[in-house]
Amino acid sequence: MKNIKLKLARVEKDLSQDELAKIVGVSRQTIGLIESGKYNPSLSLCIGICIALSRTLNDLFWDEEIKD
Amino acid sequence: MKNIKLKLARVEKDLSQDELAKIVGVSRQTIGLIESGKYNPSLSLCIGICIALSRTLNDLFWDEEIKD
DNA sequence: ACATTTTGCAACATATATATTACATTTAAC
DNA sequence: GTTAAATGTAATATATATGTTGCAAAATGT
Repeated sequence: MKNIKLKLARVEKDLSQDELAKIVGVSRQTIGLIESGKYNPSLSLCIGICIALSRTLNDLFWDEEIKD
Repeated sequence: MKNIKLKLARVEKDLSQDELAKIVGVSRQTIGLIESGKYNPSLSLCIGICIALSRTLNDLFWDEEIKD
């Protein structure tokens, strides 16, 4: 499933996928694939993205619907 | 760094590493290595662990100290 | 309309999470 | 103190996240 919360947080900060990727230290494709839900990123990468976007893990990667 | 919050949540539920691993669908070693901080787990595995232990990502994997 | 930036997508290479098996060590029960 | 369960650790194998390059498509600005 696409991660729309991540994309929203990114554009709210006025960052392109490439800019966010450089801040976090990964490739542009990796950011794109995470946003489109085709990658299962590592925890450390998720945390890096959260810090770059001033959000928490729950903000960007926790879906209340799924929590049983 | 060791993930002490994960270990605490697990023992609070009275689960061994092996039992949690079976619930989540990974090997016992994987749980042990995550607890001892030697693995960088995938997001989906983190979410599976959270659901199994009735916690959120922030509860188990977000360190307030690190958030800049 | 054109130019530029942004994003999507594909093929291949590499790094690393995870599985499996086995054994050692610690912990808990008796 | 012995036994069994729980955990640590190591070697090798596999799956997959991620990098790199390149090109196409879409979006944005002028």
